Amino acid sequence: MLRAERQVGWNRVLTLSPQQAKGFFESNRRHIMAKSNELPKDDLYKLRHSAAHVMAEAVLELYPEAKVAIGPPIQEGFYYDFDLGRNADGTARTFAPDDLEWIEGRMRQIIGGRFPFQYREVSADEAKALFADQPYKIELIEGLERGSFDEYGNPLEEAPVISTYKHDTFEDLCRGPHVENTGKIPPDGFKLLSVAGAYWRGDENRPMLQRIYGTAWKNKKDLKAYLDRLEEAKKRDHRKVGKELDLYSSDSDDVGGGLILWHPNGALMRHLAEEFCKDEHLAHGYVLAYTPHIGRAKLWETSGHLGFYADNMYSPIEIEGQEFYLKPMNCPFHVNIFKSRLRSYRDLPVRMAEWGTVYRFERSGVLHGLARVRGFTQDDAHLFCRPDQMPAEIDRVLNFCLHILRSFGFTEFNAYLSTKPEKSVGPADQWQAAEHALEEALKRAEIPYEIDPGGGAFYGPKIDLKMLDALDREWQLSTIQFDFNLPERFDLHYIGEDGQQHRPYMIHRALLGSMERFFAVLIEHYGGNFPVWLQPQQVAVIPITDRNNDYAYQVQGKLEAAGLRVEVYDNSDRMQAKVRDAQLMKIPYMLVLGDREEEAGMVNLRLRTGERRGNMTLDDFLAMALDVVASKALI
RNA sequence: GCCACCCUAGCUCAGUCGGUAGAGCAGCGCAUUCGUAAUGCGCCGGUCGUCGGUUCAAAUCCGACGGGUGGCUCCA
Repeated sequence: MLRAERQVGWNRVLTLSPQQAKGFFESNRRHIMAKSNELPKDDLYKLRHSAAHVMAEAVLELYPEAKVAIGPPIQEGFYYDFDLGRNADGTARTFAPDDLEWIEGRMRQIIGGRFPFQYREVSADEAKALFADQPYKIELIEGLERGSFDEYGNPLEEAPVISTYKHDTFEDLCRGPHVENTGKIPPDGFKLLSVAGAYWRGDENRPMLQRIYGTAWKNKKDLKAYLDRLEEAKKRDHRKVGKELDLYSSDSDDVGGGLILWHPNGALMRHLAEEFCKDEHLAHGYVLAYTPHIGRAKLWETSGHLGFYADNMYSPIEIEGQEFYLKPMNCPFHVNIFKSRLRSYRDLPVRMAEWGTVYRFERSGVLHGLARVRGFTQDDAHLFCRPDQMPAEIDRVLNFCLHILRSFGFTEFNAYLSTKPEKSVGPADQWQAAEHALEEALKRAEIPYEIDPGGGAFYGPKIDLKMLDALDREWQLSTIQFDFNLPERFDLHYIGEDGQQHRPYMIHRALLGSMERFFAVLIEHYGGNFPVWLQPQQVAVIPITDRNNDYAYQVQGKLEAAGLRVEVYDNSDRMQAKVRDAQLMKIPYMLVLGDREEEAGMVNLRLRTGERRGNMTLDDFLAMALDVVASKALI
């Protein structure tokens, strides 16, 4: 279903509609789920689906003229969409703030009625008569009738049976399954969470419906566990932690939405991360490039961006009568460098990397902290290689990617292999070779992956790696994308052994994706308790009284000389308060220094985990800390 | 962008029925020198997002605008 939607999308890509070309190198775009993760039709599924029906009944009592749309179970609950009709002034009616409470109460009454869910099959005509005053249902039935869609409007292989489920006064077009009766829904195991606008069939050109989200579990305990988990996730939210640890800010009023200010703490972390990555790139056969933030319109015409990516680009800047555009991607510049001289087959592969800052238009409603922004820096690189080098190059880049991710502690992610869409550019045999190389590389790296058939970009197949944030939302970080398009458009070539011109393969890749999004995921992954090597401040030296300050400075000097980042808490606060300050800033190591330590020439180590390691010599501490830093360990 | 909700001091928040602004933290000052998550006292700090309207009177009611949060994708 998703697949089919995407194919429709990609068909439009090939007509070069800008709207539909958004998948193009979308390392900063939150990706549509490519997983075919059909929810198992287990007890929870039935429970949630049934709760949705019960909710619809309650809503129809509150708003008898409401039209019902669809109400499926989802991963942790359910929702139902309603069209509540119009207000007197013609505006769309929406739920009132206390409606949810009333609906929830009414649902409990319905549950208490233990009404059986009754299944029946009907003909299309019967169904239409039954739902005569429900236009959305009629649309669904017509889809079913045509045999190509199910009750949610998704394409189907075969014409399905049209069925309904009825409980109490509410009968819904539905395939089921459901619990036997409403009494099976635990009255204290569900909760209505929020209302939201949602377009009918997800299409913004169609009416906006009112959606109520709810969550439902087998019992009160599971519900509470879920709600607690939501609370915990909020504490890890990178926007909250980013503020608490003074890592970054954005100021939509004065600076602009989706534009990030990296504060010194965050900037230091980013510097450390980039420094490490750049060194690794240089050690792994990459060359670096720096390219400008703007380029002439001509460049973006040649690259095709003005043709199919214009919707994500900002308005042109006019300079002496010529139009320049802020770059949404780095590739045309790198291609230009590749073209700047004649390349021999001996020069390949060329691996050109740049921490390139790009700007893309994102609709205001989708901006999200660091994870979805309008200006961001990709750890971008373009690989130019000979066809015979391609499989090894893919292997190499995938392994390098895993190495980088693991260096930051990421070992779990969802991998996707997206293959040739119906329409595409580039020769079929090259596609096949590229897909084969990508898949073999995944297999050799022993990464579990899912194939998204036809999910590739029109210009080439790709591997995407996606991480989860605190709320288990997927964010794409790494991407490795073939490009059969740009070498053609820019007429790239190298001189082969035979003295003839040959077209190189080109691969886009970003490993962390963008520094901004990577930090969003990094912050949530660690909840702010970063590995010591990345920690802006690694050691808090806490003298117990002013008498111990000089000793504290000595300790600081020695640790700093060894390369650790150390601060002495030499204010007049009590030691407890200093510990608390360091604790709140999630400083990994606290060295408490009182008269006892000073006399013995020791340090007393407390970890941010709360663990107290007691007295040790400064040398022992230093050796331990340096080892943790070098190994990129957590603490 | 669209729907809902929200916007009060640097931060987190309170503010009843419309009667003219509060707390904690942070900051600053003074005192305190303390053994593993908050020492005490004092001071400073607000055009209640902006603009307009209703009213004798607006943080509070209404409207527009700006900004934020969640949702609009999790469907099988």
